[in-house]
Amino acid sequence: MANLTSHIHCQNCSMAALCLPYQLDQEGMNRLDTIIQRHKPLHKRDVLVNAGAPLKYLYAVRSGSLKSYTIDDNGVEQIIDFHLPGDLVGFDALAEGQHRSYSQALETTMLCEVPIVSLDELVIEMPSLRKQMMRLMSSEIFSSKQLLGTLNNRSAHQRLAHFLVTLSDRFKARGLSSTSFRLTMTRADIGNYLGLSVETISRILSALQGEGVIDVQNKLVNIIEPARLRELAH
Amino acid sequence: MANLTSHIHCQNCSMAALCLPYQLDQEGMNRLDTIIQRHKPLHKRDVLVNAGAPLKYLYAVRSGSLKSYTIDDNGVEQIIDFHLPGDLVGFDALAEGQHRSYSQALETTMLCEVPIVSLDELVIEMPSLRKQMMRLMSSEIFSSKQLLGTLNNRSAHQRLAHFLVTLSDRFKARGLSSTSFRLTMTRADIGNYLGLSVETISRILSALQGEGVIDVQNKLVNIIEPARLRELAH
DNA sequence: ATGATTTCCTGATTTAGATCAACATCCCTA
DNA sequence: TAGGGATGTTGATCTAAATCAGGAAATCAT
Repeated sequence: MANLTSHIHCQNCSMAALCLPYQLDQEGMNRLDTIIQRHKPLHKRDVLVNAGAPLKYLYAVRSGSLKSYTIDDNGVEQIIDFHLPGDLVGFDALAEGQHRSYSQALETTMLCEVPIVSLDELVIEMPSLRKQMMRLMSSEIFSSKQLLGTLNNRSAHQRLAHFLVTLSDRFKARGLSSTSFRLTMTRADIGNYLGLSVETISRILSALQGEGVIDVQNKLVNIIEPARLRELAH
Repeated sequence: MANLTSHIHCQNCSMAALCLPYQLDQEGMNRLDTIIQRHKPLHKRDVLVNAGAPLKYLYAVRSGSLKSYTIDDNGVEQIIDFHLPGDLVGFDALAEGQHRSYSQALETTMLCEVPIVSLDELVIEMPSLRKQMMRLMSSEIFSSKQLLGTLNNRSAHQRLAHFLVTLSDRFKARGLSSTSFRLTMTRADIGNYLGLSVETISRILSALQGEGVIDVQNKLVNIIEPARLRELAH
């Protein structure tokens, strides 16, 4: 374990395939490396960005997880996204140059920070980086619209099943287990995100366990019948 | 009325401020003009793009309106967006290079078509065009996530009020009346989009009319008390 | 124009999920 | 390691919106 460099290298990052470096050649990675900085680790509940703050960096999650949320006129938190390793935080801020949501760590979380000004310059010279940025944004547009439809017209059972399936798929894409993972967010967070009450989340998790589809021990989820769960999500 | 040119000019387009040309100088507009083509007008119910079709053009709505929707495994249509003049159709396709939703005209609709390959080239040389693309995509990301939250935790009344307020704001941004407009989509479309039944949409429109907040004559909506409606949307 | 079909409205009934309530368990902090 | 707030579970009740049902109006095709 000689790799104790103080700087991050996209080359060694297991999330590179999902993140900005995707399809970059060696030289491209090096150039990206020169602008990327390491952010000090966040602890659970630490806030990474505040809504309204000027956009200075785009953040890439190296490990851990965050939730993004807005706070409405009545002071009510509204979760709009959960971020896993490889995800980028801050796309919604590009339009106005300032963040439009809060992002808070759900557990100890490591991040790369990409200065927007440097990224802007790099994007001019590197078509594949530009492509990847577009790709990531485009995916985010589709998935959030898709989700809207999915949630809107589905029952509580289907919503939660869909949520678990989506998490499972995302973990899989990150080389992690698709059948066994930890819910780093609370039941209340899940309910808030899915538009359901905490009680409903609890009840449905219990019900799914009763049916033998999943096994839940507190935060730990084991998907016993992935196909069945996927079916329930419709 | 001498302007019978067969080609479109961004300079004269009333939607330019919302669309790709935003913040482009004269020369920029000219260059954009050289690649933009006019699409033949769509009639009501004409389908502009099919899900799965390769992405060749980004479309800008000149006049009229469209709905975008996916069709799930059970053949059920799920509306994910309504497009008004100035809006761009096709951002969700950039990631995979193929459209991920269907887009269908809700009325007679005029479009500009922007070849992706040419746009790709132009974007390299024109930082302000690139910025605007990013800006538009970023806005779309935020607004769809925001909408998700908004709809998820709100009552049917709030959802529909929010829908009307959003439409009103969008018409206003386009230089059209914010208080008097036509719903080009059916009640079923609205219900599908908001996750409510047709009957509920009908009932709430009647109720809002009863309370004197709006006046509805078939497709025509008159917002009598905009402040009150905004309040109802929370 | 005229019938046919789609769209829209209103009432009656049912139900999924919210809310209220009470308790159990977890996990911080001192 | 004990105590206390946060988090999670389960049950009972209530309610908003879905569903079912029947017409009325608008729109389309001939």
